[in-house]
Amino acid sequence: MPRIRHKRLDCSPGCAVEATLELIDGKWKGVILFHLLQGTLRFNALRKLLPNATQRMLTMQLRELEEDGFIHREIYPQVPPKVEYSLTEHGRTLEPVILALKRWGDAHTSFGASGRQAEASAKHEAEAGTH
Amino acid sequence: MPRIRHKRLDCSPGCAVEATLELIDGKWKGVILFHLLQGTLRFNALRKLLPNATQRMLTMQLRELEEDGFIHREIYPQVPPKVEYSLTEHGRTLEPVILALKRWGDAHTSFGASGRQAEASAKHEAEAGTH
DNA sequence: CTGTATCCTTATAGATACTG
DNA sequence: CAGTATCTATAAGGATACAG
Repeated sequence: MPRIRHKRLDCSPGCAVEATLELIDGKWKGVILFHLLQGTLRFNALRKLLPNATQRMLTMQLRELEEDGFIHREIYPQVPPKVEYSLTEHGRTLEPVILALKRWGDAHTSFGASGRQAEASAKHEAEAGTH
Repeated sequence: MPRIRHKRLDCSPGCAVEATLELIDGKWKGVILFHLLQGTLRFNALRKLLPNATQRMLTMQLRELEEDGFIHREIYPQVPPKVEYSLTEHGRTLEPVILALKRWGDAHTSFGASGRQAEASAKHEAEAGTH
């Protein structure tokens, strides 16, 4: 088994928290999911949204998300190739989780609405319903 | 050991998601926070709640949470020693996040609270630890 | 009881080059 | 365009022993 991403978890109550965390853990999964929440994206589009992620990392994270059933990978047999990533229904169930993370980050970290990126984030805020 | 736990993040919108994720990332932080949400706990009590975490790991995770201002460490100068961990106000702001994670885990993984198991996502659990 | 100190293994991540 | 393939570096996590 090439991928043993799911570590052993003891199952005291609260284990569900860790189980969820494991699934969206990984350096870029959170951001990827967040962006896909707003619509289908091509590989290169994601690369632009995550300039610090290497191709390799992006691919790996996408594959893991795909394995976990969160995203769908649509391959168009064309030249040049075109691959689109979108959330599955299962992936959409993560929406409240992602939004909770986003809201907290906005409110309590420097990555929130206090900086230059505030404008770009604002539109997501609107549909999220700030509360 | 300089704490370089916070990796560089690019700041496309959605970075806030990752920023939050980084803070509660770590193998046991989620569970620790969840348990502390319900009240103050001593070191040994936490050990019992996280039987698979080693002392070392538990200590490390607690120290990181303390550094990030999420938990308070109250040391009673006694013999034998007694140390109590509790959430700070800042830590309590994470409550909606933790609860979102918990709820999702309950609904979509087999780690849900005792008595109710998710039906559809039992596929991942083959590897997740029979005990 | 509540930790530290070592030592070791595995996971994660990055750089770079190459390909259908 | 959308990936693989190597290779390497570092970080995370674990086992075990020891200590105030």
